[in-house]
Amino acid sequence: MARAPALALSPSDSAGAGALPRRDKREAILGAAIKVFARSGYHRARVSDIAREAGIAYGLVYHYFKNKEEILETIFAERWSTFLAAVDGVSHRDTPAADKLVSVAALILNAYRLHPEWVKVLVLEIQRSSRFAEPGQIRAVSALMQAVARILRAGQEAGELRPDLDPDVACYVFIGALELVVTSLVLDLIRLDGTADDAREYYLKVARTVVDIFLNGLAAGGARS
Amino acid sequence: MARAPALALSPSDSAGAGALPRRDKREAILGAAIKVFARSGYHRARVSDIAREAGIAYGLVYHYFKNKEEILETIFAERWSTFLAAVDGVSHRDTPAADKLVSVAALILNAYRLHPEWVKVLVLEIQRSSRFAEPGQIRAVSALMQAVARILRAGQEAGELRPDLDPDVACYVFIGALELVVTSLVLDLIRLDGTADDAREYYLKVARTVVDIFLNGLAAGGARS
Amino acid sequence: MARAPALALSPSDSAGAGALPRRDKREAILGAAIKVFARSGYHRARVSDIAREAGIAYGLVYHYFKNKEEILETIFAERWSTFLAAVDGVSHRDTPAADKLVSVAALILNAYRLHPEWVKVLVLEIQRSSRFAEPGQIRAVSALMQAVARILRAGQEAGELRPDLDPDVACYVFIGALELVVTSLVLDLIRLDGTADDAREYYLKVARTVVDIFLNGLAAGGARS
Amino acid sequence: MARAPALALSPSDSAGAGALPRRDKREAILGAAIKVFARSGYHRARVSDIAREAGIAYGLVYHYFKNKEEILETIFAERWSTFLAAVDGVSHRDTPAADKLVSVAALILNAYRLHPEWVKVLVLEIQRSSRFAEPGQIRAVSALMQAVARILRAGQEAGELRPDLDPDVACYVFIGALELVVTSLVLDLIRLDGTADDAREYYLKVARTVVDIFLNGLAAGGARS
DNA sequence: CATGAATGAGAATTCATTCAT
DNA sequence: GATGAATGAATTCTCATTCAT
Repeated sequence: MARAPALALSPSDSAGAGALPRRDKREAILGAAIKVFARSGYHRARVSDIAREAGIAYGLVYHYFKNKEEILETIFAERWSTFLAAVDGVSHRDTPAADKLVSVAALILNAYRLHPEWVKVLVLEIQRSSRFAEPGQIRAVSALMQAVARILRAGQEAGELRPDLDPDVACYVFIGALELVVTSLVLDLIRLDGTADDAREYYLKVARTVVDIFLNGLAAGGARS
Repeated sequence: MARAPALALSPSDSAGAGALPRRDKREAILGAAIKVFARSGYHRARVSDIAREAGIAYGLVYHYFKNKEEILETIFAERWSTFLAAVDGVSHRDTPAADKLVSVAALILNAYRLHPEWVKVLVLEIQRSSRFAEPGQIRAVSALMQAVARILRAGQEAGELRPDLDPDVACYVFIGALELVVTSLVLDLIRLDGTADDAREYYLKVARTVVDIFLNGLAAGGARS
Repeated sequence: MARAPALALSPSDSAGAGALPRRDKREAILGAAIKVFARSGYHRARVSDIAREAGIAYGLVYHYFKNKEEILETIFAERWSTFLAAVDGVSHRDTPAADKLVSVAALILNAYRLHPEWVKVLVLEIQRSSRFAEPGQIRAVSALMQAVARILRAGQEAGELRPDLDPDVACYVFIGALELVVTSLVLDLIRLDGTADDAREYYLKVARTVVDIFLNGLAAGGARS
Repeated sequence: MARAPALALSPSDSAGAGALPRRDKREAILGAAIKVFARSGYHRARVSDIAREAGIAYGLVYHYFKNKEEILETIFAERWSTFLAAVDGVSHRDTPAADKLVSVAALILNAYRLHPEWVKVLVLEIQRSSRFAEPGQIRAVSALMQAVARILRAGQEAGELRPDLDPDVACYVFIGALELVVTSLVLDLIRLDGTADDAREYYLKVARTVVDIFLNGLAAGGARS
């Protein structure tokens, strides 16, 4: 269900030792940037910090990226599209809407579990980058919404979901709920009791809770799943 | 259905013409800062921008505020506490949980309708600022969560809400859903059909939709409110 | 004849001691820039050099000028227009063409005698600044040419000068001759014998020589002035 | 009337296609450098621009030249000496001074007609570069002046030219006049009437005009050649 | 209180030059 | 000879903050 591998940053997630084989140097910079952005925030992060983190020279960053902002944009473009592809894949499955929603929730939560720094940058920095207001970014975020909306619509058509609620609004409710949960995790606001000693189990549980609320509501008499 | 008055920024929301009566100049700075922060983001905003927007001299800002950051903190502290008081008031009412939740949702959405710039700063800058990780900020945000959690707990105790879901998680779902909806409004991602020509009506409808999903869920057979 | 005062840079030609009264600070920067540009050339000159030479803080330069290039442009615009006005004045006099040409030559040579650094910057830096190719600059240089051409045309109409030569070409010959002489002085290529112990006398003699050649030619049987 | 051949840049004036036969790669770099220097100016020109223009790899430039400056110096040294040899040849002819001067003027103007980029670099970059102040450069430029002065002196001795004017000053007048005409052509300030549809004719006419003024002067009653 | 000139640390960016392959 | 990745010193420009008036 959790398709996390699709998000794996593969090797060179951070500065590797020894000479890196060409193209990996670029990845090293991106990985280092994610780390530094996650640690200090985009604006406070210095290009020199990124270079040091990547174990390369100052100016080399500018061989691979036009400027600091392009690094952020690249992180967004490359990682987000990977993530989006995973969500999209889920949305096209032929399973009950409930299952698909749990998958999406797990995808989001697992992304955080496995790559918390990436999610932190995505959540805290990219969204409010000046570029976020740009068509490209908006479209990228919209794509996620539409994937979820597609799931909801299919569920409505299958008679699994209430037909009276606009999927284009409801998807925001679903993603918004997950997002704040993730943000809270990012910011350490939620630190649930350690009953779930296995992290994977724990995040899955959270995913199910969110979906449960989303599907069945909080009103008494609910919980009909 | 407590509303905007609680959030009223009083006069001098922006640069006023003519001499301002003492203390109002401080408000002018805050109002200008909100505008500028909303427009450019905290880091990109220059103190001189704020001064120009407020129609005052460069250095005067430093008579009223220690530094740029204190302006943001003040915005947060003063406006947020006002807002929080309103939510707190709702949470202590003696009405059904559903009503209280609608009120909170309306409070949030109306805050956006009436003071979009303030909400934008709150959503995009303050909440995600690095300072969010500071005890004070965390406590402040937690206070909102706790107010909502209190509503949920009361609803559970009154038998109105399912008792099997942790209010401390569910509150994130509720606020998160609202937050992304507001963010989408901020970023113009949602632009609902103009059937509701009255903005107040429109936002109330959105508030009800969110609460509806939150209470009754999306699963078919729901909508029992 | 020599109208040099029109080119006087007035006080604050260089860094003055003590606090400068507002507007003079700007002049101090321009004066310092001329010195530094003359000494090191535009590209080699650092903004910090200019600031130090002007006796002010680094960043203050950017209060008065957008960037380094604007300093050069300002030097050109302000000083050149002053110079141009002087030449223009000469061109409108009601005297024989020969006298006017001597005046112009003296104007150019005296500008160098009195403000060698300014002339050096004009000659060595501005002319090949990227902006030189811009309409404004071209027009500015053209204005000088036209002023000289006007003198020549008037001389032709008065029967003082040969009518068969295009003034619009001849003016380049006249100015070009003077320019290389000045350049040679700038670069110390010409270091005439010290027979003329008075510099003013000396430059006047050079001016007369150039005009003599220009009017009477080098061919034997000439020198009919 | 010695002309362009003396200045011919031989083959490989620019980037050639395919592999260049050894030594020609050096020429390719020089040719490319001339183009780039003419386009952007020495300081703004990047070594990478030159390499790209020459169609070779970045670092290869450093196999052929110690550094960027050496490229400029080489351009100057090689091309200028070629040019100087041509002028020198003219100066040693046994013809009337007037003819020799026309030849020199034609040499200069034709150099521009056939190799405008080279002349542009010479006029705008080298001659006014700080290196111009170096002994080597000064001697090189002086050599041109001396060649012209030699022509003038010979003319005086032959009774063709006025004996009362110092050849060492007059030569600056002659070259200066030509230089500004060329500069004006470089900068498109002069765009003579298209009556002379043949460029060669046109430039020859300009050369004759300059020499005419130089020899016979502008004063009425002149034009006795 | 007001003003805005002055300061200077800080960060981004450029690009000539080197060097391993 | 080629290549172009790697280096890092040098410089410009920004802008929060201070301070004299």
